[in-house]
Amino acid sequence: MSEKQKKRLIPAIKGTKDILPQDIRKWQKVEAVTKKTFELYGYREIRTPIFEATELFEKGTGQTTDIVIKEMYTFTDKGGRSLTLRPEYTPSVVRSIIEKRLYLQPQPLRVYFMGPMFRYDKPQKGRYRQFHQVDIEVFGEKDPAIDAEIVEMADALFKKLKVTDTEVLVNSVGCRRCRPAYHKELRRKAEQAGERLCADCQKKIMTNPLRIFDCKVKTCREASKGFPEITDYLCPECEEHFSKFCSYLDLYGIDYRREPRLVRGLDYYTKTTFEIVSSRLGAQDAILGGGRYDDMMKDFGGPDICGIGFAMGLERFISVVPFTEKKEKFIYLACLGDRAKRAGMELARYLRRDGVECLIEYKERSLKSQMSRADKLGAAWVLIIGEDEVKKGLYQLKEMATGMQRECSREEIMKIIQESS
RNA sequence: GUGAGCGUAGCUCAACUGGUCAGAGCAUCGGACUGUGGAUCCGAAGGUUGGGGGUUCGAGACCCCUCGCUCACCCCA
Repeated sequence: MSEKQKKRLIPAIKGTKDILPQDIRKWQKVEAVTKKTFELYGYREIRTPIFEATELFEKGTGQTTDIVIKEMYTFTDKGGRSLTLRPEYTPSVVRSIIEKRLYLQPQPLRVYFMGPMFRYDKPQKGRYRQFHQVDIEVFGEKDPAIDAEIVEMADALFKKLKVTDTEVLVNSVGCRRCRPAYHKELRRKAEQAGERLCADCQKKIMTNPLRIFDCKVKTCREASKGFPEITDYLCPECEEHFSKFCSYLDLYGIDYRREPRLVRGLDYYTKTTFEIVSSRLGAQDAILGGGRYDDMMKDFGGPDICGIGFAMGLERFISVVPFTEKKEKFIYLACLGDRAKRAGMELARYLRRDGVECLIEYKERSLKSQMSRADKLGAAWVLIIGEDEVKKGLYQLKEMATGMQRECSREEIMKIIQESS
């Protein structure tokens, strides 16, 4: 290896982000409030492995989805198994519930999760290759009241964190009984549109015609205006489910907009789908998205238990949460000379044992330099420890904000600091 | 995967059409002030101008390739 190669630093992987100490408080706060909120609704945390058998996502997320077709981090391990870093969470949870027989517990079963997801996408604003999601899932509750409850819970979370400029979009994508007729009609109309649809949409006619509505090409938008909407084709059961869902949202006083063209790009959704979008993000404006997936459990070879859930993009959410950091109060021990340093080390141990945050200066520095450092670091107090102080067992405690200074024993220091916080 | 814009010190930016152009401010560290912070002044450190090739007497600037960043498309959280 040449000198040049040795020196070249190894950069972070494209599409990944370091969350630095200066940003971590915000993350921790959002995570804490989110967990607390979910727990209020009876959710409990579940953690599953970061990778799974590739097949799990192929089957769960769906063979026709972009996630499976082109965005998965798939690799072969030394045992020849095809593994994939999870691109989304729902299939993992469903797998775990079936495998561990969690469905034998009283239903509905409510679980939540937080952690990194991986998608090989081209990074842009609000989209990364490793990103974080908060995810909730409910199993075994057919009542549309639960659909409304989870939207209300998301709404409550947004309000708690003072997130504004958002909009709730809702739709129903029907079920296996009513969707085929709709798809057939939609395909027929799409085929009639012919050349007015772009090449991509031509393909979607066969694979997943619902997604033609997502297309942003102008001619496609024009053409799709005349296409039938799913909500006109719902079977009585789906129709009732959707109207009850909406009436419950009304009950909660949640503003929402029916968006018949809202299509989740995942194959497994049935009946209810929804999104919360923010006008303060860029093109990737969906903070949260989810829906019902009544067939997944059964399709995975488990019992016929319905499911519903949503995923929230933490990076996107955090970017619209207002936040002012509250500074922690701590004491900086300025030591002058070796004996003082030793005394300071003992004092720091004494203070920390009772929960006082301390920083101690180990390097020989002038008092001036140490004061300056304490100020820059944001210390609330500086404790000056020199030869005289060590002899007397009394130290100079200076409050940085006021500049007031007094002589204190270590017990007095402890008392002053604990009383101030 | 496609397209556009951009890559000069940790950060924000200079350097006319290629010719002392490798600089400034902030931040860092030190000193003036060797037991007292925030101000001021002085100083130090920090860059093979993202990387590689080419054109040229000469390239940070021009050309090609590559990597990265940003934004948009696609898609999604």
